[in-house]
Amino acid sequence: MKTAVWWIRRDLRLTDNQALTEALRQAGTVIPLFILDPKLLSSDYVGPARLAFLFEGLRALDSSLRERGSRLILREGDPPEVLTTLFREMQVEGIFAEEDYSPYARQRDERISLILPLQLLPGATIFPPQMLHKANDEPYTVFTPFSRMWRSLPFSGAPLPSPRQLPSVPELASLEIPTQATYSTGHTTFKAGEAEAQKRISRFTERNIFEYANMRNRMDLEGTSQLSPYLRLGMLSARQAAWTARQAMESAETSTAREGVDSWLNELIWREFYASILYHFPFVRNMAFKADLRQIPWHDNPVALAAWQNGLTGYPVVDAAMRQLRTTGWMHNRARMITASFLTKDLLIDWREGERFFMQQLLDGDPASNNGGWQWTAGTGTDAAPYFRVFNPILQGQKFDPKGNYVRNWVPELKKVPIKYLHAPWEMPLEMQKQVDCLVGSDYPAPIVDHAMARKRVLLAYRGQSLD
DNA sequence: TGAAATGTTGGGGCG
DNA sequence: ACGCCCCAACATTTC
Repeated sequence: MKTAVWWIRRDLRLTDNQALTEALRQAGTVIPLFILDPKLLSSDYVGPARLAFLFEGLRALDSSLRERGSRLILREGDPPEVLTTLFREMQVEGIFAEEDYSPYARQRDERISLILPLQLLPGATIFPPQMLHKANDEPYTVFTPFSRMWRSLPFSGAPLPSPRQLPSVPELASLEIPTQATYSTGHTTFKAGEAEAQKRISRFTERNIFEYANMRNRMDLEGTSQLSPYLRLGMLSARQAAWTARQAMESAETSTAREGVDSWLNELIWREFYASILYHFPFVRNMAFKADLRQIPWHDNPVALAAWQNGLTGYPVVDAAMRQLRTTGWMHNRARMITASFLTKDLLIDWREGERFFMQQLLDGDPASNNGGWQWTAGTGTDAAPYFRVFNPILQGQKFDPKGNYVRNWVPELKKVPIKYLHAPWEMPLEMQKQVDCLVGSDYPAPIVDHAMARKRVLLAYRGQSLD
């Protein structure tokens, strides 16, 4: 094959890229192409933060390509049309791309396969979702057996190295990579690109991975890898992540260390589990997986929804988390569960509202994982938390932000509130509220809902009853 | 990857 | 010394 296209979608990396490798193996000239798809860019499930992260990632990728003698071609339009045009412009014989398992991508790729030679390669997950099924050929719907099967499969091996040289790209029109007002505010900055991803995974596996089992739930510490944005756009391959975990496992000396590595690997498996769920049950995008939980009487409450989105619910942990999300494009996993529980169970607002908002805000917003997480918390999902599992935002704060550093960092109004009252500031005596410059109701909101009442209300609602 | 309600146990205070 | 009560601490059940 003389000329091929490496169609980049969510694999913005040169390291361990099976699509790129295959293109290089089969063709002498490889054109790295990214298509700005207006349908995706203007989707209700995309926001400026992730777009900025994508554009920054494309810039990083372009400069890596240029260092190796290649360059990125950027075009805009409906992918089949863009590709057809390119095929008219020059003699292209094949398209190589990493398979994307989301419903929109599958439909798009099927259409293209009918008219153009598109070859899809694995990489978005370690094991393609078609590969993992029960003995009776049905897909798994429970995590534990899925993970057992996943772990029993032979691992495909070490990540592929990044190519040192790439063939030059012929004269072709290309758009400028858009610039976009970014999400960054100087707090946590997620620098886009695979170099940063590599840096982060090395740093994480030096130490924190071995303490991950204990640290991962602490919102006030940097105990997690914070690699999700990089996995989302493929600036890091899932295979390299799992491979690194495996290497770390070999060097782990204590059982605590091994547990740490293992629980991190488990999170990667959750990611693959939800990819598989969305692949086999695409209807979960629109409705509850569990048929008996499709009739919950959700409240239409724009005021409460806005308070939740803006971090003004009066529950410090919830507000800290939502502000972290809006400021950095990322939220701690424990905080995701707490805020999701609060929206669905305390406010009785449809999980789909939260799902959409998270997709708009998160750098790592992924249709499969995000949907899986929301349905898990709402109790409507495949292997979900039972409906009666309602998080108490005060207790969660006390357990997972015991010193209050997380709350104080994101909710400065509460800076001077002593830890005893930090997670329930409305219980402060008025004298103290004055002393610490935090009048509940003016400096910081009073709780928009009473948790004890809300808990009773949601239990009844899920059982098809009503409080009144 | 919950939390509240309810049940059980056992030490200590007290008459 | 003994029984009774209280209640913290822990365990179990329930949602």
